[in-house]
Amino acid sequence: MQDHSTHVQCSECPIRHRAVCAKCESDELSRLEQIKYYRSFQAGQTIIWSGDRMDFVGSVVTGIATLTQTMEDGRRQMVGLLLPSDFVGRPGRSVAAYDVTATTDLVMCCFRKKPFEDMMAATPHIAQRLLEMTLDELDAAREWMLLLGRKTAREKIASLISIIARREAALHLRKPKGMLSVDLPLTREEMADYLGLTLETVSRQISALKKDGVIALEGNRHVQIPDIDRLLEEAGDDSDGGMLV
Amino acid sequence: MQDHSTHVQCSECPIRHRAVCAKCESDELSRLEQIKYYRSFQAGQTIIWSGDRMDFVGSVVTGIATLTQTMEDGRRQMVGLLLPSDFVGRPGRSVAAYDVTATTDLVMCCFRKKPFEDMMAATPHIAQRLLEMTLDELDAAREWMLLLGRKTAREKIASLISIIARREAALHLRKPKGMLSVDLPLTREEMADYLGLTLETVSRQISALKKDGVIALEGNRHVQIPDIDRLLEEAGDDSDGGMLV
DNA sequence: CGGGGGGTTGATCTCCTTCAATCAACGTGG
DNA sequence: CCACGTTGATTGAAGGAGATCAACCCCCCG
Repeated sequence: MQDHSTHVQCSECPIRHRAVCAKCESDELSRLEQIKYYRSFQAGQTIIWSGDRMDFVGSVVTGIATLTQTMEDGRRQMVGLLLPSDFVGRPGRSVAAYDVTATTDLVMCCFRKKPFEDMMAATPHIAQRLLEMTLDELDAAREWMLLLGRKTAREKIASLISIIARREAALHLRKPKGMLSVDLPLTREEMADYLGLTLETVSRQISALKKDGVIALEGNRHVQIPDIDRLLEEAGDDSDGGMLV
Repeated sequence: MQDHSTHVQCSECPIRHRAVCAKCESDELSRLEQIKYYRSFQAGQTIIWSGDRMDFVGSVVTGIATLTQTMEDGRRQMVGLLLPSDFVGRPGRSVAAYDVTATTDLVMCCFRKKPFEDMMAATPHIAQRLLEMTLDELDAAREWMLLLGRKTAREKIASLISIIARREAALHLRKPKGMLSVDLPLTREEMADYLGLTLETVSRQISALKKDGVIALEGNRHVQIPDIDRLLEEAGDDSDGGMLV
């Protein structure tokens, strides 16, 4: 279920330069090292339920998690996609506002809330980085508002694929070499929850983009992108949107 | 056009206890006092265009502004509604990401970006408050994602009215006494841009809510709410959502 | 009195949802 | 090895919520 055994050195950590600890000096890092602990979750496992008491915060180290909201009648909207280095939890809040679910096997680097908040008060570098990350998330949320409010189903799918491509590229710092390709970390239903669509519409639009040669599929999850500019055009973004090129 | 003349004492400021300066001690406040300046804008005036260089940040003191994104073909989505005490601009970013527009006559308390960033580095209270405010905005944005992605037109209208009522109540700290009533600070078209609808649909749904007795109209802008619980129910929110009651 | 901005209402259309059938991949147990 | 159930995905047909196009109203102001 959970694995508290592994304990990686912060200096070896794959998300060292992007996570909430990115700005920390080595002495600050060693203090964090002392209070951190790892937790593992299986694909499909719920990490926290909305409304639950939440006594920790943490960073996604490997794997992918989602933030979702659910209405009483079951309508669901995903409000965040958490990739490695993303932060979970809110300092100063004791109750979770969203469901957090692991969509793949997941490892998180956690801190109990109280020690982390104390550390934050004493370590401006952490608060600074957290502010940066929160502002980035706010930008992403606002970009998503445009998508949800105004884009067509086809544009939504194209946007989702290009955003995943962009984030993956940013994470691995690898230049798009030859044909770009991405793994969709979500099922059709999860995509639908993210995009404010039904799973059937997601499936239809993916098929349509494939038929029109905008993407190619290899299995259900793996997408190849012969022409990234074409995809961005289909997404309806301003041409420069991605800084991927 | 712009009025740089007035200069209110921070201690007298109506947004003193909610804005980015809320946590400042009196000595910190007097340093802010020295670098602040006021700017006034007329209703309808654009404060900043997306993509423009932006060399200041600031707080809305009085009036209402909006943040909007526009696609190449003209589709518009509002991504933020700025009420008094809300913060405009992003430290560490020199180019505006959204159009900012005054929808009413507006007064802002501004700081040139560089001095403000310096001040932020030296004054944890400011960065702390800004982090709090940004996290609140992120929550609001995520609530809006649920609205845009999953709510019906009727639910969207009911949600908008209840959110404005909630924010107005929070600002004036007045208990809902007798019949609740709010002024809509937006035209039908602006509401449509906020809700991801057309102005015609907004108009129709407002009429429908009126016909069903959920709201009463007095003129086009003034809304009376005979039963706030009924409105919240129409909004599709979890019953406790507003903490207004 | 004319004109324009904001708002309402009506008729039609369309894109997406809904409901449903089918399929492919996979594991399980007889 | 094959019948069976399950899960995720695709495809089809029908219906509906909201968009689109258009007419009209109200009120203020020059």
